[in-house]
Amino acid sequence: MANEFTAEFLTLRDRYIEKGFGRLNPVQKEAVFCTEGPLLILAGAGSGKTTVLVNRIANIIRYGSAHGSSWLPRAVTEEDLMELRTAMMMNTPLPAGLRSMMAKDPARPWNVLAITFTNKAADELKNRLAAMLGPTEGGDVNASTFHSACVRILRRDGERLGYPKSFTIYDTDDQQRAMKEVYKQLMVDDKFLPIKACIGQIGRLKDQLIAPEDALAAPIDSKAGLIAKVYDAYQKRLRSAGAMDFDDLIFNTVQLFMKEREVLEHYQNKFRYILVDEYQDTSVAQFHLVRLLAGGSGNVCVVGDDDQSIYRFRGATIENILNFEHHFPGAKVIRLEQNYRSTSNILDAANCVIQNNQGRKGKTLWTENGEGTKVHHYEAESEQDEASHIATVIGQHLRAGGKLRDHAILYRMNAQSNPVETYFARAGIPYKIVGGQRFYDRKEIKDIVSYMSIVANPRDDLRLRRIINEPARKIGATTIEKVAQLAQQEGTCMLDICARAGQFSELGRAAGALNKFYGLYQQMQEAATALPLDQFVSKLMEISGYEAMLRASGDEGVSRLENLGQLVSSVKTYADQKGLDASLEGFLEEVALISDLDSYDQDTDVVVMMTMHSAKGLEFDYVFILGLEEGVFPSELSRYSDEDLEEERRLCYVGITRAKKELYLSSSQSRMIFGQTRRNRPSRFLTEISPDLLEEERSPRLNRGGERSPYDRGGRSPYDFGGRAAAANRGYLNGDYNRSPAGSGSYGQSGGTGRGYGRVSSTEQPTQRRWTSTTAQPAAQPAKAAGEKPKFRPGDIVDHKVFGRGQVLKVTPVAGDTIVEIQFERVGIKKTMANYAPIKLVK
DNA sequence: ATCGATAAGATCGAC
DNA sequence: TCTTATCGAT
Repeated sequence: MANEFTAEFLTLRDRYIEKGFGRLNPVQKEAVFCTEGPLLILAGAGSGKTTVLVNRIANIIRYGSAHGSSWLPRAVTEEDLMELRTAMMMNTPLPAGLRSMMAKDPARPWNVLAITFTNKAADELKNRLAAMLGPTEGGDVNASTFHSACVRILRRDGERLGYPKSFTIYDTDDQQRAMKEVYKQLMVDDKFLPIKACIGQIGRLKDQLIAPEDALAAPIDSKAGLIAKVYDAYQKRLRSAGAMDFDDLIFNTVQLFMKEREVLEHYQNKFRYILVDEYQDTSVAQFHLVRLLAGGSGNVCVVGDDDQSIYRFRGATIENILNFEHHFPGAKVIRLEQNYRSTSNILDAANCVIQNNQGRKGKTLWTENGEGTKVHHYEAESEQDEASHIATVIGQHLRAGGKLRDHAILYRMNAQSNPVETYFARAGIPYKIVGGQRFYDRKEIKDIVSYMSIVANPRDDLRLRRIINEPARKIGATTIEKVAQLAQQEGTCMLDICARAGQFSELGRAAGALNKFYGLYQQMQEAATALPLDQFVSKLMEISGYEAMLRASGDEGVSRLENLGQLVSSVKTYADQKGLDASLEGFLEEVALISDLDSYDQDTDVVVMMTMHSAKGLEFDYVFILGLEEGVFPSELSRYSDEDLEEERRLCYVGITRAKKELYLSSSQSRMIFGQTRRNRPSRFLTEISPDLLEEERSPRLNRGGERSPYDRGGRSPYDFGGRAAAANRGYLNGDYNRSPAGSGSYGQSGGTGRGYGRVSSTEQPTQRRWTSTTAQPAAQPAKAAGEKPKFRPGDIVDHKVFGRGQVLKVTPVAGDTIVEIQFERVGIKKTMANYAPIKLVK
């Protein structure tokens, strides 16, 4: 077939294909054009791995494996050559006759399966693919998490494993409830085997594809034997409820594939190309899933960074990435080491830290970005001092034209956000906490969702127990136990017993209440078929009496009702989005698989706070990492295990590499942990960073020469509010203050975490003491100068540490304090608390 | 059945 | 310090 034009045509074709990927560096291109066979991409932080994934998928869909190959469907003619040359030169589309020569076995979008760590990452991938390939082609690529991919597979074929099509997905809360029942049943003492630990162990077993029978067969010791028994009982319980926990989703999919050849083959044929992101955080079960799926084509591409493996404690095995070449013989390895995100100072600091780890594949990131400023280290006196310093820095950036949303505050534990939150809330700095409690974890939401899941899966006794007497229906604990027992005897579910309650004399007077509950269930079923999804949910809240119950319960009920309102609107959003595909099961699935991180929206202009774990995969111009102290980060518990310590170090590496422009590390000499003030040494991670990369700053509140601060002399520190103030906060949460108009930008939406709104003390407020020296004084100085009241009046000109200069618009006294609404020169209108905000009167 | 008091425990946390 | 769970009392 070869003729005189062939060689030139092939060269030209490669060049033509490459044109579409012109922005990539040579190594990235290599990854994009390596489409066949196993491929491991070791992608350092900020090395453009998502870009590579997106471009690689685009290449597979557009050109298949044409690039670099000598494949041709027919002989090349001189005319072909001319046309290709012209198209390239003039940038015109290819003539139809040529198009078939450009693409060798291109995949259709649905032949590609891309697995990401979070839903958010999957969405980002889809969006970028849609931008590159157009909405139809891009939208048809399967991009999802392991769990949602598995749910889809199990919904289709899970019946072969004995699960109903509309199985319920149990979250950690459901798991614990189920486990409690197992403990009761087997009379296990949770002091001997804590429930959480047990759930964790069982999770690890599932991660390793060990079924209950396997665990029962070969217990290593008596404790393992007990766990095996609990595991077995737990699994039976879930099975009869028609429910799976998160680990089951993976485990059962692997089981399904191993048992049912044809199911596996179906997916092997469907997914010709498989891509897995964050491979360093996959489990053994997930590895097997990938191996099975890739078994057909062998076209599996995994992307990961062994230095960013931070979920070992949860069953992720770093060995997956270390052994990839062994698992998939003939694998090609590509390293992306050029970083496009951070300055070289930040990168060097990250390298300094991570090189102290032993077990790594080893790589050194480099960048062509400039040196940037040095990494800042601030040594604070207390966590409040730490918070105040951050506010000051953010203030400086804001005045220089920076945006709030370019700032991220990262910490080791969720609890560490508290002092910063308190400070920011009082100072009126808008922020948002990502992570922590999910919206869907709230009791009222979980209750209504339980009602919904009973409609979808009446077999689910666990969720039924949750709501059978909520609101109170005179069905007490004893009755519930009797019903459960009867269900067991009759080999049916509890709801069925409710329906036939009259037949069982042992239920006595309770039969009426149970029958009535079954009537409610029937009504709900009717509503589910008759009404659109969102109206169904509203109806459900009404006929179950849940709404009435909340309405009758005062203050807290009102805010819960508001949350339920939000639930209804998210159901509506879901229904609108999915159109005809919308279903109750589909919504429940989304609820079960969504995380708080997924709702993080980079467009709202607020400072974000999250743990370093949550920050994985994100980037920010300015990153603050708090609490770099021994015992905090690295955490106390990691101190005695080298492996745990290395994981902490990787976490530190992840944290550092989130920063694009500037990195602010801080440590505090004293910190309150679990109610006790502790003094910690600065973190070893700080000392690991070469001193010439660091710029040290000490809090002015720390006296030189190790002298004790004046507050140590027995007096109460000005920050020591005691517990009362915190307890009093609640009153505020329902006050007007939180409902600051969304447009004003004050107070970030807290993404339904229920935090984020300032915890503002409303009683016994010490009045403000005006400060004389800006730096030496703590910003939110609630000095105890009884009697003196803050005097801000509309028209006053004030200076705010963060927002700069502004004019007071409105002053509203509230219990013990005053809300001051200020029109700032640079950042618009904000509301702050007079007693705590870092403001001073200028005129 | 529901409220209030007291005791225990508290990481990191995707899906 | 703060939350959540469980127990005991009405």
